[in-house]
Amino acid sequence: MDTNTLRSFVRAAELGQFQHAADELGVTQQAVSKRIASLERELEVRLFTRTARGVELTLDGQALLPHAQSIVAGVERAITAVRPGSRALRIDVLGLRSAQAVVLHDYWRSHPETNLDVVTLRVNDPRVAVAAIEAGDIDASFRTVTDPAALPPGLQMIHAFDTPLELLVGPRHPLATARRLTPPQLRKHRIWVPGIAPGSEWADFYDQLATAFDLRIDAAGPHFGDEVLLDTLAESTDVATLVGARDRYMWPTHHDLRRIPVVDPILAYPLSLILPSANPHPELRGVIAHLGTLPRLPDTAWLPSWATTPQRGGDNTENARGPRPRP
Amino acid sequence: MDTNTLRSFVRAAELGQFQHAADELGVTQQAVSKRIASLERELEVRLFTRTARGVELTLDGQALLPHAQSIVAGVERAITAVRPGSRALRIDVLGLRSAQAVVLHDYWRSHPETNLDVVTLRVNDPRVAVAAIEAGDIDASFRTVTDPAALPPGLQMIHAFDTPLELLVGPRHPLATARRLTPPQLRKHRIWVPGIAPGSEWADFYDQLATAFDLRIDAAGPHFGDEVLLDTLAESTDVATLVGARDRYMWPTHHDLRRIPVVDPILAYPLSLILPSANPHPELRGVIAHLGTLPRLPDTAWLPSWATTPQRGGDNTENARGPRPRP
DNA sequence: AGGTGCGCCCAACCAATCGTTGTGGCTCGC
DNA sequence: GCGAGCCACAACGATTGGTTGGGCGCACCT
Repeated sequence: MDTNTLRSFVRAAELGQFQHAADELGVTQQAVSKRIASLERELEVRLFTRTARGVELTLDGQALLPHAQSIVAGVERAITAVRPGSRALRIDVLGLRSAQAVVLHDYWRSHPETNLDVVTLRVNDPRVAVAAIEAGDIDASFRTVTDPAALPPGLQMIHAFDTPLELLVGPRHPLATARRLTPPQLRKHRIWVPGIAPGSEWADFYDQLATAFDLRIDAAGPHFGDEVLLDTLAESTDVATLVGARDRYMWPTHHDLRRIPVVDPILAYPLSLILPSANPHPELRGVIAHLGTLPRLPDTAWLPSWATTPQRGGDNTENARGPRPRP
Repeated sequence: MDTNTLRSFVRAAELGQFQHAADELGVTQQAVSKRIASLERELEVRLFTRTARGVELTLDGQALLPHAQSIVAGVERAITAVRPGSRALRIDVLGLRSAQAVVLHDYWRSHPETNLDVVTLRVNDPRVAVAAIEAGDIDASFRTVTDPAALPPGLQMIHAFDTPLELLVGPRHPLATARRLTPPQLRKHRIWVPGIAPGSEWADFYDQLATAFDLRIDAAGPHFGDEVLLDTLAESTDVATLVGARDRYMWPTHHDLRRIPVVDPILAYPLSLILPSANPHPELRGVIAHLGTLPRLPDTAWLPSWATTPQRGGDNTENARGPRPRP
């Protein structure tokens, strides 16, 4: 089944004539006729009743039309998603279940007309993300370079939002029944955060956190996937992990895991967005505006040293204005 | 762009190897390689990075994957929508904006896994619908045969739900500011209901309604489409029409039309569902159950003589049970 | 009633595409 | 260093998809 065939079907159905559809598609009427005939052969149903004035959909054709329309529209979106020069907004996130992805999903749901693609770089290194933005492969990235001087000219990093951390524990963990926890209560408990690349901003964050509150955070070791992590937590009586409040870690009624907010102070990870200083993707502006609407944390929240708390996005979004010549 | 090509792309991306995708699709590895190459040529981007172990998605490939998956899934749905023998549930409604379609849409939204197709017979005649059900072209129809004896053996008609009528008027109509109206208040005002086929159940309904409350209902004349009707109403100082409370007649902030409920008594049109007595489509059962959850009207509501108010679906749905051998 | 226009289908031909087999290059692991 | 595994390229045959040309049926018009 060819998408051009489906397009022909859609236009023929909408216009009521093979001839007009053919004119519009730049082929002969016979070509459209053959396409429809092959479609009818493949589906083993008659899609049109042929009349003297043109064609009319059969019931089967009527049933097929919305599906075909949606497929054709999907093909259009697919093409604009990747065609160089005018492709859709493409943002790099740490993972599809991360708070960043959740926030982007929220944005997309309230702006469904946005052509937004969410990708994840295979290499978990902000420098790769920076290079990808410079190369134009992605339009922005929710990564953080802890040293602002390391940001190459032409790129900027703005504050996105802060995610409060929650403790994720299995039902047999001693803290499992707590409604809330304070950082001192976490002391002595083993906190396992696998998949953190040494030297990364996350490693730095957990380092600072462990030092500040004297916690036992084990951020080393390989990561075998969330499945393994969740399975381990569900079984364990002494291992817990930290997740962002917006992270979509839980499967529906999967393991009997509990998320327990940490307060007094709230522990938060500051998320940033890296994007080109000049001519960012035009649709980025809406995303940045959406970030500004997210609830902000109280000033008592704990943040790592490199968190640029004073400037909270607002002013920086000015740079995202203006038209953007597409290459 | 061929859907088999997209399917190859999806499977190759998910499996990480052209070879496996090829095995699964029943073609050679070279064929998959050529398909991907042609896709890359068409989109002018590289979709995979080739490694010694297989392939890995590029950023462009990552962006394309969800689109391709959705297209492939759409193709699957499209095929099951029409393939004879195992096609999706197909229900005939009077129009896509009608209360029937709205109710079906509600049902589908709460049961998105249902493969439901909504079609509209070109010929507005219950006998055609009956013939289409007997022929297996559709699985059920929201039409009414006023004489139950006219229903051929093998088919049954059950009560679906009742739609209260509302008056639809333009801003310059004398009744435009009313919050509610009673039938006597409608007397002397011209009510235009175009597109009613003479002899149809709707004609009978409006006949009975006009007689019962001494109304001026003009159900004759051709129907040039809702656009014309709405335009006429918006301009007119003396023409109104009747619409069902659930009908989706209004465009968002289109004309400045007002819907005014009619009460004391409520005027309701009883909608029925015609379906085969034996072996109806298995998915119909959920739809019928959904109909039973709709709010019922007070007993004071006015209904036409042929309304079978006493039996409200409940018992009749028993017949919808049991497995259904698909031809 | 017969003519005419319009739109679709069928047939024949040609070009392009698709899939196969065979082969070569590359990387990884032993 | 060598084999195993995987992808790309080349050549060939089969199939598909497009075009042109001709014919049929229906509606409308004179």
